[in-house]
Amino acid sequence: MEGIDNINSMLTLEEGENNPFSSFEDKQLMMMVPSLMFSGDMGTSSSCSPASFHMSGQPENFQDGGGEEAMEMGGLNDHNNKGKGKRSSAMQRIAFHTRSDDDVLDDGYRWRKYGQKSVKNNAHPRSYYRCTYHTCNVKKQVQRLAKDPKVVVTTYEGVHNHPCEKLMETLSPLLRQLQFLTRVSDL
DNA sequence: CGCGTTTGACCGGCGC
DNA sequence: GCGCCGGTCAAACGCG
Repeated sequence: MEGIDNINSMLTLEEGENNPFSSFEDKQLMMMVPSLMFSGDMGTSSSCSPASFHMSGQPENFQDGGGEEAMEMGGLNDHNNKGKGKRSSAMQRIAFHTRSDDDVLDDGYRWRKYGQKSVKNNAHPRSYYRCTYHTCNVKKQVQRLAKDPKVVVTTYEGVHNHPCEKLMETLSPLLRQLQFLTRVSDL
């Protein structure tokens, strides 16, 4: 198995009419998505769940770079967990594409790089990062697609157990607007 | 000096 | 058993 396996969710963030985030900058996107994985006050509410995003496709599409938009909401596949056997079934993994010249985008959290490996069939290396917060063992991998080096694939593994001030600053006005729009649409 | 990055070594799983 | 591969470790290094 090569590439990124055992993905619970796959988000593709591209410009385009179907992308609800198309009006945001990459950096805003990168700060929004991890927030959905935060297990604190907001991360587990249904209105903020990744499932609420409109996406489609299959995870295989992004492994070879063939698919431009893909997302899987298949939940946790234990039998598909053949990687190292160390991966807990409760481990949430979310991968998504962004188009950017920067390998590492600012997602609001502090990360420490702990490894970099060259990937088979890919000229670009894969980087491994860990959240620097003491009790938080969230990891992420960053790599570029072999077929489209403009596309950065970021895979988050685990759930942050702490808030991020920088993130909240950016998110709060957006959340307020979301809540307002939700109320309006309910009327 | 503290913190983050770099990079080669190491380890475990898997296929042959 | 052996080699490949992905993931992690940790010492050395760089930078503010």
